[in-house]
Formats: sequence, structure tokens, C-alpha cells
Amino acid sequence: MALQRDEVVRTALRLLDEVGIDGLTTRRLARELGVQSPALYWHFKNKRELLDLMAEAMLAEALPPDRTPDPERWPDWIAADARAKRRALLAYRDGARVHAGTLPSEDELPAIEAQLSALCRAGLRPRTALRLLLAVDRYVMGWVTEEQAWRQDAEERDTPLYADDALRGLPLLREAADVLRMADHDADFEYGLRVMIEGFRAEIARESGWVR
Amino acid sequence: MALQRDEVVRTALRLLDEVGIDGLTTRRLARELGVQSPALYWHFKNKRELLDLMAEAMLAEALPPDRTPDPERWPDWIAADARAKRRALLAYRDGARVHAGTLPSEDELPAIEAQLSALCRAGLRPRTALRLLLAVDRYVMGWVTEEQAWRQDAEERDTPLYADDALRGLPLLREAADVLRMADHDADFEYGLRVMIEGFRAEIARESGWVR
DNA sequence: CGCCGACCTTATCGGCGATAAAGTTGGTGG
DNA sequence: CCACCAACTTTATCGCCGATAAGGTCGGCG
Repeated sequence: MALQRDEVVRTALRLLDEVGIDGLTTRRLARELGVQSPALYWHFKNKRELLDLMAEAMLAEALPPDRTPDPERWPDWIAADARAKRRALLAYRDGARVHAGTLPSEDELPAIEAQLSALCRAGLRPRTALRLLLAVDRYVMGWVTEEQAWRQDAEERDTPLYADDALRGLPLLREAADVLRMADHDADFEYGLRVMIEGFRAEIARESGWVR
Repeated sequence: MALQRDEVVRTALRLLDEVGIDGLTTRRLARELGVQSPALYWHFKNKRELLDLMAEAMLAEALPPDRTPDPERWPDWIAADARAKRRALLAYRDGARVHAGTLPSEDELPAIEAQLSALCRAGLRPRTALRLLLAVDRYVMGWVTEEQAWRQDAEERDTPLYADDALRGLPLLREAADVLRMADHDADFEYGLRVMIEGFRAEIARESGWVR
């Protein structure tokens, strides 16, 4: 029975968790599939294409399909989407690096259009609404990229990050040491997300002319 | 005359612009320096260490040294720092990928302490202030990472991204096509930055008890 | 003079993504 | 029944890569 493109992607994602993106080589993947490595090039034209499909599959697994967003509750679904994307990226080792640099495919555009529609009904111009979605997406990407890099070398690190000694004479950092040492990624992520949504609220108020 | 560690880093940064991070190999760098590739391992224990030093040098070039931030004008210097960091990362090809995953070294901590101090005098608790700095940093990192990835494949791409055909039946996206096609990175970046700062304003108002 | 540390070379390892070219195999039309 | 074809895989090989081992060069210093 021949390989299915789909099976390759699923195996690649499972393997990703074991060995990380730097350990995910075509040879290793081929071995996992019981096949010689050039066989993979029948299914994908190169490794970049494999990574793109992995990224797509990663998000598809964790992101709920097209709900039609409610204009009234935009803060809720924007936050929910951001959390879902973070969860999707965190679900696999180096998920953010796999996803980085991929662009929305054309069949994701209708979902974006629906979000724009809701935001416009909430009072934004289309350009502004898209910029808003872009901004939160970039925040999530940056966040998870750093978060996973941190997790990575937290495993390898022997000495604790920023020992108390290093904070001598830095009382504020000492008080915020939990944040500095990234003890609670979830809470720290939520904080930034809430701040952005707070900012969007102000933006919508200004742009829809409710201000003053 | 022997190589200086510093000269290697400078050459690596110049070479980075020519060939990108994937083309920046120890062999290529050695050739550029008129030396055999294992010679580099006298100066750095591995490639990761070279990249770390490149990242440090990149930021040092473009970021002004420790100003003491004015508590009154926090929106100004937060925005200025974010712009400076973006500029620093954009100054070299793949700058964001080089910088990704590096942590602040311990001698950068005093500058952060000074920023925390200003934000606390503006009304935040230390933990919240640091979270705020973290959030804007992650936004910048995510932004520039995607921006550079986009620039990269904009060069390679033959067909335009999201042709008008793809936007048929998507009137809002069509109206926001400039943003979708990322025609003006600067303006789009500024928008998200402004939104975050707007959010910080609300956050400070709440936390310092001025609200209601 | 002899040593030593700084710095570099030569040789080599195992592994990488990718391509070319030659099988294999199952189904389909003549 | 057979010839062919498309789908899929193999073997062989290319030119790279990061890294290490072991040994050379050379200037300064005791």
C-alpha cells in the first residue's frame, strides 16, 4: 500500500514532537515511514512544501471552522481566536517556527472577510479592521516563538535563568522576577492580549466617532 | 595578523546581508575572512554562539544607549524603543531570525529596571510594567519576523500575492487590499503599536486607580 | 634556547537536501 | 493475454553542512 500525502504529514507532525524542527530531516521522516528518503520527493517538491502543509494541518486541527463572528462580541472572538492560535502552535514542538513565514492561503480569505465584516459593523473601516487582525496575529506569533524557544533552552539550561544574585540592586525586577523568568506564560500572554483589546476598544471608539 | 572575534562578527553581519541566514555557513564566512573554516571554532564554540553575538551587535548598533526614561512621557519612549528595535532588526537581512530566541543578557537588566522605574512612577506595579514591556517586544519580534519573511518571498514570487481575482466576492478585503498585500509595512506596524500604547493607557488608568 | 599559548591548517566524520535514473506494481484498453 | 502507462519507490550520487581531532606555525618570555 502506497504512502498517502496525508499520512506523511501526520507522521511528520508526530515526529516533530519527538525531535524538534532541527531534527526533522527527510531521512529521519522516511525511516519513520519505512521508506527511502527520495520517495518523499514524489509527494512534496521540497522540504519547504512539507513544512507548509504541516503548518496548515497544525492550525486546522486546533482552530474551529468558520463561525460567523458576532459584531457585538468582537472582543470575545478576537481573544478566543488568539488563544486558539497560540494553543495550536504550542501543541507541537517548534510549532511557531514551522508556521512562521507561511501566508494565509486564498481559501482562508472568506473567513477573514467575515471577521472584517463584523468589525466594520462594530464601527471600523476595512483597512483599520484588517490592520487590527494583523496586529494581534503578529503578537501571537512573536509570543509563541519566544515562548517555545524559551521552553527549549529551559530544558538544556543547568543554571537557573537570572539568579537572585543578578537581580541585586534591581528591586523592581526582583519584584517582577516571576515575569522575568517567565514562570507563567499563560498569564503573561493574557495580559498583553487584554491590553491589545483594550486598545482596540479605544480605536473603535475614536473611529466610529463615539469619542467626545 | 590574527583574526579578532570582533572582526569575525562584523564580517558575518556584512555577509548576512548578501546571502541570508540560510546561506551564512561557517565555510562561506571563513572564505570571506581568508581563513579555513575550522579556524572559526577557535573564536566561537559553535554557530549558535556566533549568531548570539551577531544579534547582540545588531541591536547595539541601532539602539541608543541607556537614556533615563521620563515617567511622564512613557508613551513616547515605549514607541521610540519599539521603532528602534524594528529598525535594528530590519537593518540586516533575516535580522529577526538571527535575534529570535536570544534572551536579554544580565547587563541589559539595569536598563530594564530603569524602564520599570519610570512605568511604576506612572502608576503600574512592577509585574504589570514588565509584562507591558514584554508584550510590546513580542509584538515587534512577531512583526519583523513576518515582515522579513514576506520581503524574502516577495522577491522570489512571480505572480502577485492575492490577485484581484482572488478577492472577487470579498468587498471588504478588496477595500483593504493594500494592507492584505502588505504594501506599507511602516504604517501597518505603526497602527498596531499605537493600539498597544492606547491599551497601556487604559491599563495604567485602571491600575493607578484613576478610573471611576 | 626552549617552552608555551595563541591561532591556524589539514584531514576527516556523519549527516543533510536534492536529483537522476532505473526499478516495481497494479490497473486498463486493445 | 499482453502491452503499456501512471503511480510510486529504490539505488546511487552530488555538493553541501557543522563539527572535531591532531598537528603545525610563530611570537614572546623566562
